[in-house]
Amino acid sequence: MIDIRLLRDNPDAVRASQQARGADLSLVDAALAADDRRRSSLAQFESLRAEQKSMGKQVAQATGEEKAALIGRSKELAGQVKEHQGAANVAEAELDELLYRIPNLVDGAPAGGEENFVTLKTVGTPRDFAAEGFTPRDHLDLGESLGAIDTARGAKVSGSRFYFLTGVGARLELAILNAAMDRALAAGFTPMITPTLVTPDTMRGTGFLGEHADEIYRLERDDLYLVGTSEVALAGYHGDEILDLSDGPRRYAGWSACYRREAGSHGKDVRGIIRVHQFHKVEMFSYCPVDDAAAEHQRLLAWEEAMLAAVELPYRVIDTAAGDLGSSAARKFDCEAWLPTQERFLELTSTSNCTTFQARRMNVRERTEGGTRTVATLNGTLGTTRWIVAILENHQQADGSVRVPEGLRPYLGGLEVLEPVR
RNA sequence: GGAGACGUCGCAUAGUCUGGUCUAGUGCGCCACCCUGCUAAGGUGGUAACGGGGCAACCCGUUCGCGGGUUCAAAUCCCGCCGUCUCCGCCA
Repeated sequence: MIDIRLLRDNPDAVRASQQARGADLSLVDAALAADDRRRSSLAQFESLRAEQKSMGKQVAQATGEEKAALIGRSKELAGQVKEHQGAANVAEAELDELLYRIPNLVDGAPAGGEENFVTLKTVGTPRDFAAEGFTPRDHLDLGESLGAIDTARGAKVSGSRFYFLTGVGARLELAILNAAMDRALAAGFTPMITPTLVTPDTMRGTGFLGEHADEIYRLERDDLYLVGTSEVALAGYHGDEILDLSDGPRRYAGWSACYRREAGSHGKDVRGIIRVHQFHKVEMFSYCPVDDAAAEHQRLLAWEEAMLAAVELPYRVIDTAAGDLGSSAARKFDCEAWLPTQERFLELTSTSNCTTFQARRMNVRERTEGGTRTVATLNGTLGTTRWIVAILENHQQADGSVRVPEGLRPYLGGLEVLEPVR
């Protein structure tokens, strides 16, 4: 949720942001009008209520006929109070509904849609397989011959876009996630294993029930949602709390299963485990003073890049365009690894600065000398199941084996090469 | 799944039976000042959040788990929900 005071004081900034995102401009004026209605109806209610309260005190002290007369007058007043209270509540609900639909203010992201991203840097060089004298195999091909990935049985058991990680595949995923957890711990993050089912309030508060509602699994019987990322639980973790951030940001590394319906992605990335309904992820999450948020964003990006370096992948960093940001994000950087068989980059990490947008909805504040203020929240990926795809493809060898990058060897019992089993 | 107890402004608790002076008391903690030649102890005052108004001092409103209801008036009475604890049942 954006700050209503910002909307009042500087509606043009909100308009400019809506413009950059290609979002609805009329929401701005609608919300301003609703705010006016809310304030005037609230003022009416409050003055009537003040009168009612003072009369209540007189009633309490009066006796006999005088009391009866006062009660008579109070009754009339009570009716009016109720009426205006109702009006104020309606006005407030209308404002909330409008504010909920306005996404976060864009901060520094390039204008335009998905294709208008800016490449900030490219790191490493993709291998030249032609020069090496063989044609690279894709991750599923490799995964099957290594006995690491079984999508056929995944589909048999659970349907399309499900898979089993088997043998060395399961070990490889654990290695990636454990390496991510260890690196986060070393950087001062608090490791967390989070709930993956959350209440509607939590899901709404984190901003995932807006335009992405179709992406989310819901358990109707229990009125719970399956999270698409531990960000949801971690953002809810300090909900309705006032934090002390004087010693710096609170950083959490969440480990969880993630569930995505992939409703709008029919026909996209159908082969292998690039785009699946369930995977695992280690996610960094930071509660941070708002003036430190941009710097914290850079720190999260740096931790992501260090993890990519540890698994020795060539990648680029992109600055996502405004129209491609989630509703909570003011700015987003993705790290995309090179995928040799598709000759394109594949998103492996994504870090968003949500400024105060998410924290305002979740009501997370910090104590400062001047009182309380809403904190900023940021998140970023440190490792996922999908990394297996890039690791297998980039480190494959002519004989069908896959070299284990040094950063993962300690997590695979020193294993240096994954050998085909068939 | 069943029964019971409980949920109060950082923490602990009073207040609920018997509705009104609750503008929510007290202790602890915290902050400021005073006193004390150091320390310990003591004294005085202050100390919830949110919203609206005001240059400001300040004023008004909301919030006693959440949502309804009764009433002129609800922390207090009634209903529903959520959570915690205890016991029972069931499952691992």
